[in-house]
Amino acid sequence: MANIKNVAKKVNVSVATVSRVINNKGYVNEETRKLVEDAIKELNYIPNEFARSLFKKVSKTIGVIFPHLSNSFYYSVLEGIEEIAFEHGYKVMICNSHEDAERESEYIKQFVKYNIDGIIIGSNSNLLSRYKELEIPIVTIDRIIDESVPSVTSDNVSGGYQAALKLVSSGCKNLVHFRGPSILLTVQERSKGFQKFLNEKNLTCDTVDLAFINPEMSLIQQYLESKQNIDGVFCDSDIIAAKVMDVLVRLGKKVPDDVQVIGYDNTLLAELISPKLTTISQRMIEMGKEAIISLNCLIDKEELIEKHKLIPIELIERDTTKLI
Amino acid sequence: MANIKNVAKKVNVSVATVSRVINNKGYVNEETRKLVEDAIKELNYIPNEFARSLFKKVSKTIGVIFPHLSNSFYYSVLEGIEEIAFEHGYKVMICNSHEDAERESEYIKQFVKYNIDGIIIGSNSNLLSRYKELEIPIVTIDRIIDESVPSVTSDNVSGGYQAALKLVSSGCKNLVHFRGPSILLTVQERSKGFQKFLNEKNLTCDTVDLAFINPEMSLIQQYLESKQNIDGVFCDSDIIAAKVMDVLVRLGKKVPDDVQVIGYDNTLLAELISPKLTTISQRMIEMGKEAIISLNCLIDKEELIEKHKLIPIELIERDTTKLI
DNA sequence: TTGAAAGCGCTAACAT
DNA sequence: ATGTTAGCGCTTTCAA
Repeated sequence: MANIKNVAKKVNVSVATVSRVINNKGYVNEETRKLVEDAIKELNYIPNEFARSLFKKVSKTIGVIFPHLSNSFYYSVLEGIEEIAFEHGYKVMICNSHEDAERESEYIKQFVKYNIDGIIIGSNSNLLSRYKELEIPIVTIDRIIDESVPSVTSDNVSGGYQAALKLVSSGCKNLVHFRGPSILLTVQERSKGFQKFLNEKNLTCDTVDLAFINPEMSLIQQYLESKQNIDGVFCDSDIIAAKVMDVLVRLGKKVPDDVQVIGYDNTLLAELISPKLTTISQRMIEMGKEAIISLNCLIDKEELIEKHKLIPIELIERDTTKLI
Repeated sequence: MANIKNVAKKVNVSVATVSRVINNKGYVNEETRKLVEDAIKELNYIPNEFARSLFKKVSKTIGVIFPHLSNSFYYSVLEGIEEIAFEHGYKVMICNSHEDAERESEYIKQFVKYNIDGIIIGSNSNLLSRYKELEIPIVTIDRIIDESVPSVTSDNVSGGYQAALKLVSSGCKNLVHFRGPSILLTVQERSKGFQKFLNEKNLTCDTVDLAFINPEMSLIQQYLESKQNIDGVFCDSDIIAAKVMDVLVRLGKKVPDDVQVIGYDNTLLAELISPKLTTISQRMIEMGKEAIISLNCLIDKEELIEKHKLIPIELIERDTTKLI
């Protein structure tokens, strides 16, 4: 591997001159520049970023910590992050905390070792409160940990509200909310939005707690069997919705005639099950992009116009709800 | 940020001693060690990995380049990679080439700037042939570019073969293979395996080329309408299979009674559509793990026991095929 | 316009 | 058992 010295020697200039050329900084004679550039090409010289970073204390690398990787929310957000990161010349280190606080702080430690320029974290751990003391710029995804820590969140309250609005407007009288783990703030917010609309209309609903990805079929079945009058179901994931529809078929219910169903996430699944699923779409890629845009501002010490970005959701109407 | 000098000064020892303590290398008095360790804690000292890497020329970081991120194959492989990488103390840099060769080589360039210890690449680009000249250890996923470059691939030939075996054994007479883009080696191999079994039985089948993720519904429909006698369908993705089943329902065909269907990938989707999809499972997480295990050997200059790892597939029988 | 040299934080050979 | 020091590859100040 050629280094800056090799290049300098080849052209008979000092390393300082070569440095000026590769950084496009300071005076350097046009002819010398040409010579140096040729030598760089010939030797296939690529500056060592470690030496550079050692001096400059920036790494042009950002760290991303997510509690899961194989989850459409996170990998879509990651896709958005990577996209903009690339445009700004940042590298992305990806870490999977597996919801493990221990592991999370291990990653953070690695990050400071590597002079990471900034961190994007989607986490439900209780460590989060400690992060605001970190001197590294940080943006949280899908959660606000403190007024002072910039965030990008999806408008979950609106998601719940829109779902209720749609179901009730389409004629549903007896609603149930099959939601995600109620410890999650996002889930609480969806509930809040859902209830908010119902309150406005003096309606009530049942709530059943499930997992997003592996919801217990038996819990769904038990509930729906015991409540045969249910005619509107709001699910906190498309997966839950798919399972609900499965159960409904077995109970001899027609969707959307007897029961209307709304999912969450607008995953591929929503378009592939039949009838096609009405669902709430979170703009995940956009969330990723907004997160890295915020982070970039923080790194450049610019003022954030919007410290807490709330990304709107969108109701995607398909065939599991009735047209109004 | 405290550095090694600060620690040394605090305990009145030399930086060498501190270095010995943090690296657990060379002689150091138990008492001095205690003192140093205390100072490290007190100053919250974390060694700068850049300075270290500058010297040692290893970064404890590996680079991963995939053509897509939001694709169950790649993010599952990524999950496997990250898992083992963490265990071995490696950081993972993730890059999305978007199938763009230009971008791919830009990433490679970044990697050498950062003294990346090794690269895992899943790519269909024509650049691949150049990588074997790279001095950085490299492992390819899902593709063999050269006898000399270690790889981890899924047994696609067997995948095709097993699918044909299952369909024919279950009584199918008129088969069609809705496959992925035929430029892909993986797709060609599945075809090869599928045909191989058919040849053995003196059977033939039609082949229709589609996209994995966004297969054109109309092509599927056209084909199935024109060939009403089809009774066995092998699809190169679960998504294709889901769309096929959609079309079949509209054509009034019963699955699996009239037509049997086999998908590929064993995604979440397979269990959520009804009837539940029989599919070929690629062990993607395992592929990721095997890739990083190979890479780790290369980095440590150990001999690879198996240069080209072929990960077996598995037929997951569900309800879109008949029991034999 | 260019070069010499200090120094970023760390490791390791060598000396003590 | 510990310290001194050169050097990893680069940037940047200062001097020429």
